[in-house]
Amino acid sequence: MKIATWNVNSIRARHDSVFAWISRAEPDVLCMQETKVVDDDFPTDELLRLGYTVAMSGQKSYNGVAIASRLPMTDVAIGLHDDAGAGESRLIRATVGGVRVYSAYVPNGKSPTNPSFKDKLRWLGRLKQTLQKEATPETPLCVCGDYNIAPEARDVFDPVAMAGQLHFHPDEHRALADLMAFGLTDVFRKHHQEAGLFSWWDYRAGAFRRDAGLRIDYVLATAPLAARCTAVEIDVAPREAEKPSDHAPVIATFD
DNA sequence: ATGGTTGTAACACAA
Repeated sequence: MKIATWNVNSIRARHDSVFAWISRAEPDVLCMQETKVVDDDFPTDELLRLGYTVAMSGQKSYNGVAIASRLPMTDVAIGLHDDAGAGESRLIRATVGGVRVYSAYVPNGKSPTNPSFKDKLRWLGRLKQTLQKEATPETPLCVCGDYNIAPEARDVFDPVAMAGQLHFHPDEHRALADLMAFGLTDVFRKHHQEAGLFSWWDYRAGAFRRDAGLRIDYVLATAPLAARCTAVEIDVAPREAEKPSDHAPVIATFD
């Protein structure tokens, strides 16, 4: 089973790229973030025609997450456990082929000194609580998404310049480690050890051309699922295309 | 270079 995650940065602006990529990459499951449309504007029918079922949680203009799956999805749930249906659209999950799949869009945080930075840290703690309420470390489960955090020095283009900056701040690393202490591992690092493998490049200042990127999109899996992971790849091709998302898709393959 | 670019939206904000 191939499970992919991609921050598409507007499903409307990225419509053609996303459908071209799905047809080429043929993921069994695609978790999307930053769809930026209300549910009525999501291309549900078009995905159905390609053989995917769809679950989405959208909102106007910002955020928005979705899961498209070639296998039936059951037990779709939306939002953090304490959202009460009122939060931003940043989390959706469903069970697919016996695997609990999360599509998560972690708050950006704006800057370490901005109040929303602490919201980002708290959001990760609430995500852990949501996991604890519906799963155990023995549940075959993966949390796919845009974490807006580069975990380690090898995940950033310039660890010295990035030290203490947004996406690479000690507080973010602590919050991520605490989430992973639920019993999650970054399956990308089971298969790749080298530095300089990125999933996001800022639109500004020619970051992609300079390969000034970060690895902030990943798949965290519980042990029973991680043991079945045979490959993880970042597909840079869509980032090289015309009118790209600033993120590249990440594809994890499981036996 | 406390800049730069993109998407949504509306004359700014989020990323």
